Amino acid sequence: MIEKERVTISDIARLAGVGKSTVSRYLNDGSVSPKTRAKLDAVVKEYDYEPNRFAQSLKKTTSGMIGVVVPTFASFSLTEMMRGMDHVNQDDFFLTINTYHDAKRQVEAVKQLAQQNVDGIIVMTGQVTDEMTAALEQVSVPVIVQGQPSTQFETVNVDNQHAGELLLPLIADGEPSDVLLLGVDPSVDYNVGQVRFDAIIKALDGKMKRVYTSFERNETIEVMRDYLATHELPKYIIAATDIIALGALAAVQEQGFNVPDDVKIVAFDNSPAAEIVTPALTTVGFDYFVLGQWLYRRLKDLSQAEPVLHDPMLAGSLVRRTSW
Amino acid sequence: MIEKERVTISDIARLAGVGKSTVSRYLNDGSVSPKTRAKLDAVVKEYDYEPNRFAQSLKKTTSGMIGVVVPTFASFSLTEMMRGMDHVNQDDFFLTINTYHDAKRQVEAVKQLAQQNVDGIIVMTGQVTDEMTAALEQVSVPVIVQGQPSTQFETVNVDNQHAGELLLPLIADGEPSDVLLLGVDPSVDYNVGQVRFDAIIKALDGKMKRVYTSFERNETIEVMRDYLATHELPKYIIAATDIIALGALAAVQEQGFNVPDDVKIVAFDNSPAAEIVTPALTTVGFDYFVLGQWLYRRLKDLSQAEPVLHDPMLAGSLVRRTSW
DNA sequence: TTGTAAGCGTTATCAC
DNA sequence: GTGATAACGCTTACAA
Repeated sequence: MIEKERVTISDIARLAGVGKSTVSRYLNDGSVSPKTRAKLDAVVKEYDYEPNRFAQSLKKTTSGMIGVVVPTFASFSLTEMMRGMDHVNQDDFFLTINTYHDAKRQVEAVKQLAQQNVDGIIVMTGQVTDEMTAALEQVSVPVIVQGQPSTQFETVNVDNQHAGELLLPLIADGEPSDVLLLGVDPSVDYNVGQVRFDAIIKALDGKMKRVYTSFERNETIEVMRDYLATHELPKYIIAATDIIALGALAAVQEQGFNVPDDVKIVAFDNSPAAEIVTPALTTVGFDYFVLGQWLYRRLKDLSQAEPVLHDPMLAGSLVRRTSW
Repeated sequence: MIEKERVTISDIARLAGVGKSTVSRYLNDGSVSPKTRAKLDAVVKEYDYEPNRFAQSLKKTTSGMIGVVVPTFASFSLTEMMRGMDHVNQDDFFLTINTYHDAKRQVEAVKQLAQQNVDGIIVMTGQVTDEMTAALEQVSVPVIVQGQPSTQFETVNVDNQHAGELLLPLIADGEPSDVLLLGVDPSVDYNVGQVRFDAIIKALDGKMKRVYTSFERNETIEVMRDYLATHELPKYIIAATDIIALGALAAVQEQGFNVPDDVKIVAFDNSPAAEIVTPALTTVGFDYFVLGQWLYRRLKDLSQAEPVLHDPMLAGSLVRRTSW
């Protein structure tokens, strides 16, 4: 860590024997004579000049930073979306805030990002509370919400409705009462807790069983233990996420049941975990890498151009393995 | 998204009928009379004033941002460390750059962060290349390296040497030739690829088998397939990470072998994946959440105070499950 | 093409 | 305790 005092645009100007604005032009538009350009090339290289971002941003009122609010880092869909965003990123920095699934921290995050003068905000969330809506309305830069439908804000989502329809053939022969829907409270995550099941609920005329748990595997194990202690083993378990399915799997296996012979399990997400358990999970996969690319591109679009017609939805597909 | 033109410190001053510097003092030190304070309280609240960070940073030459260079987001240790950092974070923002295990991007990331005027940089890496060293030397803010030993830079690490010693009792009775070390090339990650095995190699006098793979489960499956096609099944497999162990597990199971009866497997990290596979993995766990806290605290220390004596190391512990 | 000068929104100095 | 005034490093009219 070497102390090197910063060389400024004035220094460069003086050293090159030109004016500040010439240096500025040299760095930006580029309307300079070949002669001065050459001189500046040399000086800038020699002194390893880097413009001060704060000064630049103070003038330009744009920061080159995009705020990202995420509910957790420990999630396949999240890391894939971020990878997608990185993949198409031009030269923005991502200022990411992890809210740990906390609605209050989520609101705080938006306010903090706004104060940091980010050029746009991407919010990944299961829940857009009223406070959140209020906070997002205050923001003066483009905002995209991922994870929930919204009429107020731009959204980019996977098509959860369609994903649920993909499972219809699987339960075509079964009795509604054979089916257990294992998900989260819709008020916590409407897309995951409700929309993924909509088609199934409609097909079964609401006559299936339904249990709520959290996104955690361990908690789901508890929930399923309790359920199995007081109910018959269902023939089919449809879990809202792979992780939830993992909990159900562990719970039924510890009771000595066989999957898929005694009970079949299907889930959503197609995360790596689905492949490593025994039996491997049949699950509806989404290309979150592509979704991440959409997110970034959409945000950049909003920063510049005309409003777009409607919010894009990414279709998933059923990946058949051995759990169903 | 409502357009609200920013209200500046001058606006507040004018509206409150005081000078700019009084407002500034009000916002910072606080040496103002009760009367003006009350007036400013009101005005600031009414107009919802927020200071412009760019202007502040331009003056103060500090940004409130900490740069974090990570090799991937899709890793338990990484997400836990970030959680630890968040947990003790005072009010810094993390500007995180994912390098996707690419040494070149890693160097780029450091340079970019330096240009962003971050107040410090935390580098998580398996590999400190010469270019990386050069880049880090250019940086004028505190730097901490996590993941590799270093004599030049401050480090905060788990104690990989000690972690390897923890496995010595497991192989005390075995023949050296029964043991397969399954890891990564030390030049790719010295700590994970070499130091974790040091104690074992010494104890076995270098007479065990050793195979290199990558950090990927799928690639490890391939590597192990090839290995098993040309070698006898080892009695013991010691994998450098849980994910690598997962690959080995899948490869031996697809050959019909039983774990732990035919071959025992142990690994390092104690990630959630270790719990969900069958059989569950015996593995050396580290408290990466605590390590993350250390990282942040250490960086803040370096920003202010005296140099510290030596770089801290966090001990791991053996978590026994059924794979060994 | 070039340079001068006036800001951008803060903080810091220093008389009052 | 207060308020001009001068920076901080850059961009951008505007004149030359």
